[in-house]
Amino acid sequence: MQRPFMHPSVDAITLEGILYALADPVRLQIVRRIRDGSCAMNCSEAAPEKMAKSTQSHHFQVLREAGLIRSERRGVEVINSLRCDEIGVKFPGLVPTILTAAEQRNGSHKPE
Amino acid sequence: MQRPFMHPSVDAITLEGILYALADPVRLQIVRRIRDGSCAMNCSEAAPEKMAKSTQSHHFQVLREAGLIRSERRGVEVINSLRCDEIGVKFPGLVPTILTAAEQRNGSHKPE
DNA sequence: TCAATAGTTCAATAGCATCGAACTACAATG
DNA sequence: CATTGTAGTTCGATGCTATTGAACTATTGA
Repeated sequence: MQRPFMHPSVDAITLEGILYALADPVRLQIVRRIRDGSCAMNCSEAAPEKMAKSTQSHHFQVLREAGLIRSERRGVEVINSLRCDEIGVKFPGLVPTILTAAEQRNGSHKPE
Repeated sequence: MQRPFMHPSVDAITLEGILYALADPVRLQIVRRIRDGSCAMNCSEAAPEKMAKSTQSHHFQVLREAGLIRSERRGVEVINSLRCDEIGVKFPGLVPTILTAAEQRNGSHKPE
């Protein structure tokens, strides 16, 4: 059916939703990758490789519905960008603090 | 069997564990209550009333294993206190930022 | 010792996550 | 315009986790 993407308004974004979305290691990694990328990123780029596409799609849906990312169709692909600024209005420092903490964990995620 | 409580060392505390634990509204509320209480708090005090005791027990176990709370038997009850300071060493500002954001959400306690 | 209180453990069920398969939508080429 | 390829979505099934009531342990007080 390919319905258009639903993005919550800033008002509709909840702390529970954000924490729930970022509590999953895969989704946290996706957000980190989008943040680290120089520009908006398509789904396959941002998600782990070995994962089923349907699972990817599900994770992006959760991130979208939590208000963490904005997804837009750009031709054949979907590009995703963070909504950090918008979230920052409602929850100051929340996402940056979490992402900074994520860096602490693995030392900035150096591949080897 | 009533085995002794297991608390992870600060090193063993992970961001995923913290986010996972706090992603649940019930557990977030428990942590907020303990934080807001003047002193350490027993389980029944900190948890929602209508909840089954087994579920309470489970939630406290998750919080404990995430490293968010410290539980100690004090007579017939178990008192719980936050490990904010210890967590702050590894993840500076993380828990305070989340709890502050939780206040934003409902205006601390205004229903409408 | 008996009853009450505070939590824990266990087994069963209910709800969510993951996956493969089939599908849609767009782009590029013949 | 049909064909092929690419990027995601949707769906149905299965497998893991959350919640619960019931039975249990441990401590306190009468």
